[in-house]
Amino acid sequence: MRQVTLHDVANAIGVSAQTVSRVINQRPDVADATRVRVWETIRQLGYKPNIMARGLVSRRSHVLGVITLTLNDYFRSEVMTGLEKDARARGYACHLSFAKEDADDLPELVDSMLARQVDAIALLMPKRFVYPEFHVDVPVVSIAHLLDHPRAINVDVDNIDGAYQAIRYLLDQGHRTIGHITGPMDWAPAADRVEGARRALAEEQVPLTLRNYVESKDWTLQSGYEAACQLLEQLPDLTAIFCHNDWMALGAYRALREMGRRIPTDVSVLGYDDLPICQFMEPPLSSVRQPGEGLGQLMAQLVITAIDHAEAYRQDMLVPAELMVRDSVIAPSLTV
Amino acid sequence: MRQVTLHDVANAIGVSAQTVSRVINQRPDVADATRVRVWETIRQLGYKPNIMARGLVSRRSHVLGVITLTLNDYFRSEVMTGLEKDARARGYACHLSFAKEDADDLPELVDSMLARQVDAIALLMPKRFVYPEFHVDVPVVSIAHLLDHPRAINVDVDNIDGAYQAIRYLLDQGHRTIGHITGPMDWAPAADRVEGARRALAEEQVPLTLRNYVESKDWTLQSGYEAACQLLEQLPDLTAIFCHNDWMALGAYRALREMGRRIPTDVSVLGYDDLPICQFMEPPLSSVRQPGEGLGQLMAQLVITAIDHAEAYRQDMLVPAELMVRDSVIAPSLTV
DNA sequence: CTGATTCCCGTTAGCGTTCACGAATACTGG
DNA sequence: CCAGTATTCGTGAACGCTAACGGGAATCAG
Repeated sequence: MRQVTLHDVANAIGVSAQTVSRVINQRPDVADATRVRVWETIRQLGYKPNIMARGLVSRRSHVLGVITLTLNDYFRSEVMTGLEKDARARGYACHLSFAKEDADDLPELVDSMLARQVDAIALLMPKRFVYPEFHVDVPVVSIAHLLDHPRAINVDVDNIDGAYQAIRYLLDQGHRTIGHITGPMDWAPAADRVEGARRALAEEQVPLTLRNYVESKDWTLQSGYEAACQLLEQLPDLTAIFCHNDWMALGAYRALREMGRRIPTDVSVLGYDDLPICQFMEPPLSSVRQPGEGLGQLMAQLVITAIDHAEAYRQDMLVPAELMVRDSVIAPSLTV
Repeated sequence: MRQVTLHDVANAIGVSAQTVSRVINQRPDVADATRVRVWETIRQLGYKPNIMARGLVSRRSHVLGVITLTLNDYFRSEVMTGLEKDARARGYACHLSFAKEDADDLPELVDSMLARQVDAIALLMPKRFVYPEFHVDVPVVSIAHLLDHPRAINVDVDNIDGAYQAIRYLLDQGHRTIGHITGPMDWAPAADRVEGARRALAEEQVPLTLRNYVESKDWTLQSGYEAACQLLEQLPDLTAIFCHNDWMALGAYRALREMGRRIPTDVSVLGYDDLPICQFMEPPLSSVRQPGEGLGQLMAQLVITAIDHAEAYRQDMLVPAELMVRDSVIAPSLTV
């Protein structure tokens, strides 16, 4: 059961392989009559071009290497979806590899991808990991920053703007005493979100002290709960809490309930990530949505374009976040 | 910046390309002295074998095609992780493609993978989707059943056994009036879990009526909540609820709390999937764990083995689920 | 010392495709 | 009717690698 080759098609209608190749690649210099006959037999014989052979000569594998730490999180999984769909639409397939948790196998992953002749690489790694100096001559797209690589493209969701929108919304509702539950500050998104919040608050000259912040030790529900408890202690008169992700907001919900504070009547809560669970929370959680699929599509688009427009297609891009308003935020009651 | 080839290495030390090839492929018929010199220069020149060229002649791409609907669910994302890691350990890379929601582009996805010369295909699709008759001569591994393909391998977590374990546990704790919140019954896992539960109950001759069951319309928290409300109405004296997934268990928690029933004092709850959130629930939810990574590894192992042991390596396998005991189940109080 | 065996290694060809070149035919214009 | 231009197609060669074969040197047996 050998696979059908170009020559098989060619022989079947007494024409050269080159002609068949031309037909497939939509070259103009083929007579219409021939073109039709070729397509006909291609269909009949069920011919499929051998991508490896094609890649060997064209030096293009039409494969995109994707490296991630995990897909077990909503955002990255959405990014991956957008990335793959857009890449496929452009004729590219995705090689997926998972890095180890400490990401120290990243260099060998990249190496193995290069040996497989990937045309480009997409990195879905948290910024915390120090990237090796890639000695690669393929374009690389990465979420959240990358070093000095001349063909690196950096994209991200605009965390500063996302947090700015969130706080701006709270301010517009009339909140002035706002508690912040931040992610671990060695994560870039956490730092950016703090900065975005600061800018919004500065606009209204709202004073800002350390008492307004609690840094969680990880991004989990539990650490959100603990942070919220601490926050309620150090800033008891707060009217709103901004959480750096939805899991921690869930933890804050729990803490507030335990303290007998009603949401949103007594305290408004705002989350980040817009997980599916938001709409099932009580009350449904308002949250900042990160357009994961859109970001993935952008990554694919940029990096695939960079393949052919070789040198120095360097480009950094931010996509905006979007505030999803539900029922967890209202104007603060005057009695507080 | 042409890539370093076999010939470059060969020329560098005045030996033939074939010899270098032999060294790389660990053939025995090379003098030790030569072998050392070759490795030396390979390292110096940074030579990496070109997988496409190699694949062209060996007719092996060492690529595994993976098709899924989404990775945005805990189980599948775990499976994918195990699959990829095991595949990579065996020298295989993974091509990932997402099918459309109705999966009607599955045939073209498969076609495009075959054109890319994948050596095998792994399907992570829900059983509900009718698979096309694959006319492929590569082995296919699929979660939950596949047609008559002679080289198909079917694997799954043993849902019958998982549910059996769950109910057996409830029975052992003394529960006799158990409510079931099932997934939509056109999903195979839901049907299997019902069957597993039936078997356990039959062992104790516990009578079983339609009143014990509520079928949710989807697998979400909300539908779990609604199902729980209905269940409490039609089976008010229940002492335990078995939910076909953890999200629905979360919904059940909410319903129970609203009804003023304490967990687990008044009603015990048992979930399925063992999501990370289980341990953060109040009380932490006991749940049936599906070994996703293990299943993924098994898939990779089976299907890659099938590549070389060509025809009729047909094999169907179930991996056992595991009950994770936390605090949401206790013996029923005697007063009920 | 001769023939057989073993150990190394090079040569040739081919995997399925595309590129660069050029040749044959048909179509122009004068 | 002929040179000149399109149009259409075929012929090597090459991409980087491995399979198959064969040949020379070294080793061994008799």
